[in-house]
Amino acid sequence: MDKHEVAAVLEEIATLLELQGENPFRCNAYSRAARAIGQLETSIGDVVAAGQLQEIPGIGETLRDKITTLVTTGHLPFYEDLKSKTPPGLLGMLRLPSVGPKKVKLLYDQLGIDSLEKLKAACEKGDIAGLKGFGQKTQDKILEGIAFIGQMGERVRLDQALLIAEQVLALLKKSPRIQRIALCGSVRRRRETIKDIDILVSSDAPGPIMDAFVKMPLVQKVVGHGETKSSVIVAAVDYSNTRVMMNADLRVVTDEQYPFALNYFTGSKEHNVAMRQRAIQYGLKLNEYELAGAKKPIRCKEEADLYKALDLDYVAPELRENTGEIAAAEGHQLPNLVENDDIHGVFHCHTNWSDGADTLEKMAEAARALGYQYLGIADHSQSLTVANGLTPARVKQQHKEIDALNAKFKNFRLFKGIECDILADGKMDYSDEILSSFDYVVASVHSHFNQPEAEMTQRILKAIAHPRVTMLGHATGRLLLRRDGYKVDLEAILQAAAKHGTMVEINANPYRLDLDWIHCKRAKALGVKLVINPDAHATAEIAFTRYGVDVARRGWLEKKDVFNSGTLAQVKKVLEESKK
DNA sequence: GCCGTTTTCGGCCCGACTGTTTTCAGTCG
Repeated sequence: MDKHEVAAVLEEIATLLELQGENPFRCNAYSRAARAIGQLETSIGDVVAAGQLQEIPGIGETLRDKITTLVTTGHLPFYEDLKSKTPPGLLGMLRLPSVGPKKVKLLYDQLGIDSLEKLKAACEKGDIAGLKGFGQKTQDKILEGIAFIGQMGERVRLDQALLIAEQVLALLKKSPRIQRIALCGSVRRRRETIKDIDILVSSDAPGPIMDAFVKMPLVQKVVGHGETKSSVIVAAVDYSNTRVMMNADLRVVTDEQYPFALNYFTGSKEHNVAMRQRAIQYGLKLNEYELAGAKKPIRCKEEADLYKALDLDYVAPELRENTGEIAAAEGHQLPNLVENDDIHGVFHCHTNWSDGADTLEKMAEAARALGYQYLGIADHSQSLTVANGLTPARVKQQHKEIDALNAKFKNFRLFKGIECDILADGKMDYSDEILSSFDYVVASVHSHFNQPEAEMTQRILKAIAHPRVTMLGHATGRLLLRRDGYKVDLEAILQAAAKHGTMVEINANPYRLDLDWIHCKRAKALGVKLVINPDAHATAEIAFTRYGVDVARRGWLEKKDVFNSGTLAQVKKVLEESKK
């Protein structure tokens, strides 16, 4: 059982306990533990085996024992018991807005409602409005919620959220008397998936801004409309023409409160708790409006001043997950994070030679327009016939065309690469001779996703050890919100990558973002070099690189940790030396 | 259920908004 499965069980226990009307702090303890486990950099099995579970903050004796049972046996009687006592439909009812555990419990206890279908029927009959604590409006709201639930997913990808968030921001900026405005929440922290868009504004006239917000053309529905806080559901179409709907919240504060509110609404929750605890240590009190001192509030003009007031270096939003950033900020040990402008080229792009949409020349032009000094072409290899993988003969033809283009370029270079399949047995999809004809090789898994973990791990380890393999492509093959990655021992992979000097890709395609940020931290600790690649299949997709930079930043990476922060001369030298 | 230089018990972040209330509970972030 891997850490995500363990985290999911703990999270579900928290919800089930809530539905039983348990003490909320006990429920929260399970949630906290779930998050802590989910963010482990190493395998949960190793932590359990080493007896280090209880060293994780938020895990005490009870949770240690339960998690140990779960990991070692694959079962947890406590959980299974709880689950058997709770109708599964109750969890679905919790997804409704303004319906929480208390209301679900009451609906079940009073009317035996244990599914969205039954709830819908009861609302339509008018049975809900009469319940204590409910009313006509709640009943209507539940019906609306049920209608919406099919259209709105739980989370959306970062690129989809940013698309909407940036439109909302642009619309709001037209409002008069806005002093400062920013995206907050997980969008600002650049998490790979997002639930809501949070926007913060400072102004001395909140009313008109709130009105403008709820009347935006993107708004599908107004969920709340207050003096300083409003909430709406917005919709937009993403780059692949998928309709995306999500919740957007706006808060308006005074300009004096803005730095505190910005910090508060950026989160994460865990980072906020750590910040407030630190304030308490200093005899101060921190909330979304002020840092209250013993005598008078402490003035902060910018968010950085707040950190300074607590003797901390400024913590970039991407790091605010309470995974050691506070201690690092105290000891002046925070990384100098890599930035988008540090990237001078990328190494994993497809053209119409395989399954890409654009020509070599168009891709090169697009890279040059982004200010890149080089672009690595890595089309698919021969066994991936569905993607028009290159036969050895076509490899030679493509190389000729690349040579011809390179002859025309000044201060720019196309590198001859390949995304070579790692076959089911770990062998590469070309002979060593053909592999040697490339400037570099990205090795990726595209088949036999269902191999057992040990087999998949051996398969990838074999590729990593291959002298001609430069970098490992999308390490787990996950597709966010669609498909989990294949089962693989990432710790073993990263250790082998460190041993053989093989790089690991951060695939910046917003569907993948794989290697994920947690393992970036681990890779860095092991001395593995990372490379941020867009996996572009069209010119516009080269810009996906920005999402990979976000992942790298969340993974504490600095410029020196990222291969393609090198100049053309630097990367060329490294690639040439790796072939000797 | 966790946690401890005020504590081994009694805290655990807390404010905005909504709807159902006539002063507050539930939800949400």
